[in-house]
Amino acid sequence: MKDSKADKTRRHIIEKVAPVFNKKGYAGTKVIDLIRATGLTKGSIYGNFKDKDEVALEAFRHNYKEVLGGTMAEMSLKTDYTSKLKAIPQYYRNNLYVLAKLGGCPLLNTAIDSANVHPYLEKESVKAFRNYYEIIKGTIEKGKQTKEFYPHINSHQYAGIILSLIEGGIALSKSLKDPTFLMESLKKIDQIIENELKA
Amino acid sequence: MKDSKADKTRRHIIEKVAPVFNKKGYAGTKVIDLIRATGLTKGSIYGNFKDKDEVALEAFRHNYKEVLGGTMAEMSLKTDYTSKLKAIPQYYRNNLYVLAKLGGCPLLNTAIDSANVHPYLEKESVKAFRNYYEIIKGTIEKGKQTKEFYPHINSHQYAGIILSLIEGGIALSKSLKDPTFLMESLKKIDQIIENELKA
DNA sequence: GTTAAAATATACCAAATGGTATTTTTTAAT
DNA sequence: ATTAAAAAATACCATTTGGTATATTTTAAC
Repeated sequence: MKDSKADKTRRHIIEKVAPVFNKKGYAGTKVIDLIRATGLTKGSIYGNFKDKDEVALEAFRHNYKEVLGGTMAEMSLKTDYTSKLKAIPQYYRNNLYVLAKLGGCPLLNTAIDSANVHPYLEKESVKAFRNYYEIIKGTIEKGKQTKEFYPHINSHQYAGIILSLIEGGIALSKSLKDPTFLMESLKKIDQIIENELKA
Repeated sequence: MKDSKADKTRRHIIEKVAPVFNKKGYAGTKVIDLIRATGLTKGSIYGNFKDKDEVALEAFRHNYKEVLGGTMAEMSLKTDYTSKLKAIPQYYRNNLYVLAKLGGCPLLNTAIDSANVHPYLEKESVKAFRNYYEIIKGTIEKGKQTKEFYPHINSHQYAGIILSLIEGGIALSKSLKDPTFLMESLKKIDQIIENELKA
């Protein structure tokens, strides 16, 4: 693994800048914000990245990896599909500070912030959203195959409801500055898994 | 009711510009977008509004009124609180085109787009969000008083879950271009009202 | 129909923004 | 320690942006 000075700087820039893009959005984040967040100069940033777009794109991928990676890590510790599915709300409960640090869910924030403003970033956020949805849906499907979940369960429907509760809960908690909204949404997800999916 | 030329123009500007702000966000909407959307000139727009901020603020209020007004109208047609509560998902089912035209829910979009970018607009969106939450919570509370709903029901919790499902569902449907996500979220809300709230 | 006020359009401007060219400093191979 | 390459800082620049001053047109009161 090569790790030149430039590699370190790129990483430093992305790490410092990722929460800024998540909070202010693509259009709302100015080059001066990147300078302030990194402590570097314009020349250094533009020496390591082609343009603002490239920084924004990599910042989004960084944020997305943090959330998806964390969730997947939690899921992979479990063997049965009920536990894997419950690991999703559990990840959010254990990582409220990650969301706070980032300024909300990067999936939702980027989907909304980049829409009609930055086509490529928008596409990337849709891809990420779809990916997350497929993981949840796939987990439900596998649980049906192992007879853990009822065979009649509509995995598309339930994956959507779980994702809606997560994203809606995060947004509501952030906006109204009350973490209980997210907590209650997560509790509801557990309840749905336990009472509606489990055979 | 006075209705001078200027009043008409102000209304024309707000109507044309409201969906643009909702789609592109505050930072992403440039004065040139306002000119294009209205067909007017910069001078005319600035003759009727102090600055971009004032336009954005009124545009948000306009969008918010459309959604809240529509929901309240649907609710006021009902007498019992079960029906009033069910009128909320019903409003969204009947008005998918409104959301499509606006480019997503103005509550959620503005909460996310204005956060850390435009403090006053952000405050306004929080106020609106809280207002909407209070209406749902209040309706559940009243239903408890009339014994329609179980007395032990936590109205804060259920109002949050309902709002999360709506906002999450809208966001998911918009991003993944699949209206069934919202539809399933709305169906779930009906189910929750019927199976968990009704005494 | 005339005219003063109101509304709108045109022409202009300073600041902010994203980006580049150039100079300086740092790194690391010899 | 020297030095060439790499990285970073500085200085610069064109465009975009939000906004204003002024000119023109439209409105509506008489």
